[in-house]
Amino acid sequence: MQDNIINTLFNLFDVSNQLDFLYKEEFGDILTDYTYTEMHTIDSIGKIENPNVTKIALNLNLSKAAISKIIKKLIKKKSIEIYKSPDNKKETYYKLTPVGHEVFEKHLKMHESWCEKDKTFFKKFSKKDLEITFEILSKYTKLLETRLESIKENLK
Amino acid sequence: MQDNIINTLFNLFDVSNQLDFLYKEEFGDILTDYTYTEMHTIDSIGKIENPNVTKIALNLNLSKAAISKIIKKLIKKKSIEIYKSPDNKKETYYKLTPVGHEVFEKHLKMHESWCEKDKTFFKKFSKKDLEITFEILSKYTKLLETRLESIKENLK
DNA sequence: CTATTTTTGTTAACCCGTTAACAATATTAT
DNA sequence: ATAATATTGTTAACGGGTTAACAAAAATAG
Repeated sequence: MQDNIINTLFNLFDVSNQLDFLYKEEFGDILTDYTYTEMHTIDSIGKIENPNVTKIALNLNLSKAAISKIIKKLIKKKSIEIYKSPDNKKETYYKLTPVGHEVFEKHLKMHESWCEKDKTFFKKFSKKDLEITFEILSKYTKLLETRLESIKENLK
Repeated sequence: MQDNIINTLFNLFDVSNQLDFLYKEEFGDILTDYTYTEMHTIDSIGKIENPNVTKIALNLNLSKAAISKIIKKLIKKKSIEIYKSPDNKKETYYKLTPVGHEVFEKHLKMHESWCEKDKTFFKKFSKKDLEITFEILSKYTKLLETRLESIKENLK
């Protein structure tokens, strides 16, 4: 039974990964103009408090160099704009323009619609069974997180 | 409860994805010489019957162009070599050299060791609870697979 | 307060993947 | 048998990410 679960999880990871990269196709209209990462950068800027390159990079698990370039493109597309703090001349923050906000909202709605579909699916199962699954999955996630941390630690 | 599961799954996907890219660090020795995809190409060549560029690309969800280039590198590194079928002048097949085989085996063992760790973890739960989790997860995977297929279908 | 160290964000050079165009061979239809 | 079509694998041009080196500003130490 352990094997079954492990195999299912592998499959699940694989499928979810493939879906992730096809996300774009479901978007239609808006998304034609934004790449996967541009979209997520907009998402981060909409969600983070006083977002700067460093925070966004951390949030998206990308390098600062990558974000730096994407930021430039998004400014050119007028979906975000710069603002500065009076008491810090080093850091640069970004906020969504009305255009950016529109994209942000549509992206959010898309995600919500996905979640709704998933929710409907999970409603088919009993509360008790869901709780059991939840417990196992969250503990497993913690195991992986620990493993990840220890690997990262070793890299230093 | 649906929300809890969905969130946990998101986390799980995220963590597993990060782990995937750090895999290399656990390898030490051998892996220093092989990139992530080179490794997986070796794995495919070891597992597929009469592997050619097309089959490998399909197996790894990569373009034929990508595989074509990786193949060249692996030949240069002497971990794989070409062989031809007498009744097909178009297709080119690849097989592992002794060096390649060694890499293949070590990679396999690494995966097995990961699986062992996971297995130990899952042994902590009751058979019944694992079965419940398995059922929910495999059905959810099927849902995502269906979604994936329909998106791919629309792309044509 | 000044010197040192750390943090921030940009750039250049590079790597690894993509799509598109293609030549060569195989397959299919007529 | 031949013509039309499909498949295989290579290449060029490009995109989107990486690391490394850097200047400018901020934080810290003495």
